[in-house]
Amino acid sequence: MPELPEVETTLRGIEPAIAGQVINSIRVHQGSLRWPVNPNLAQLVEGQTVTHLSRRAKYLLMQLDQGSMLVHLGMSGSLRIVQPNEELRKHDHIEMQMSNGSLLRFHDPRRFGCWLWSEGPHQQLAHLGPEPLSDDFNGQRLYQLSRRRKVAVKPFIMDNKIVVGVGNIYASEALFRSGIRPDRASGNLSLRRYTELAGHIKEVLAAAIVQGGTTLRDFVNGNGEPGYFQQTLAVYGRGDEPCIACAGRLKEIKLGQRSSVFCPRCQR
DNA sequence: CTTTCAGCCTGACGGC
DNA sequence: TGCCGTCAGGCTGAAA
Repeated sequence: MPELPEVETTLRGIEPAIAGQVINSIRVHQGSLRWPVNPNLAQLVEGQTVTHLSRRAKYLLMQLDQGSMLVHLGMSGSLRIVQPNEELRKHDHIEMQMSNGSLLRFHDPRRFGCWLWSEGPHQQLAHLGPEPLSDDFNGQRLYQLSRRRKVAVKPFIMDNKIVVGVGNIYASEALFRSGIRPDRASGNLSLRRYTELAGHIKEVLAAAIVQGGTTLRDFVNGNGEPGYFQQTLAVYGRGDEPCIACAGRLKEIKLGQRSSVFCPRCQR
């Protein structure tokens, strides 16, 4: 499942083949994604140059001469540069042929992703909180925005208005590293603890981005899902297993419809 | 305003 | 072996 580090890795991976190139053609095989793909996408963007690629939250933004395309990988999406003769796989929904011969394919079995075109700003980006790795995101912000709120701390840090790009995996891991129970009321945590938490969120995301290169290589080699996190995850997906710190049994609960694993002894 | 929750979708997995 | 039910998960928009 693509989290922010995978999106960042994807961006770095496809950028050399895409940036500065003219879009020769776009073919949409399945336009029924999270939001319908614009039926006129091809005629709207063909002939335009991709001037710049960037990331905002878990969105990938391709800047063109007259607008931009916003891509989200959802739960199961991927973007990769393929050989021109490579066979179309099931769930390859969109392909984009560039003037340098590069072929980009968007693959997404669950179709939670999107590929949107807009001449102006994208609605999806309008009300997003700061990037987790920027200085605008810190313990101070978490502390101030949480006062008098009773939502649990885990859904709080996964709220895109508070900070973007913190998915279930990294929220769980950062809370473990910070020794904070995921079901603690966000409004009761001290500035000191939020400073700790913000630091750990940055830490786990930055570490995953560094390892993202491994993810991409594995992916290109056709090995499927990345292996890096299974070795580094302390709590995510480990309900009922022993805590790596105290050997106590990890507990799994639901918070905001998402499974949340934590150590009742290490996290308070 | 805050909070909760259904729904989108397919593949993986467990039980029988 | 295969069928069926359940689950996973980001994000939005509606309901409470």
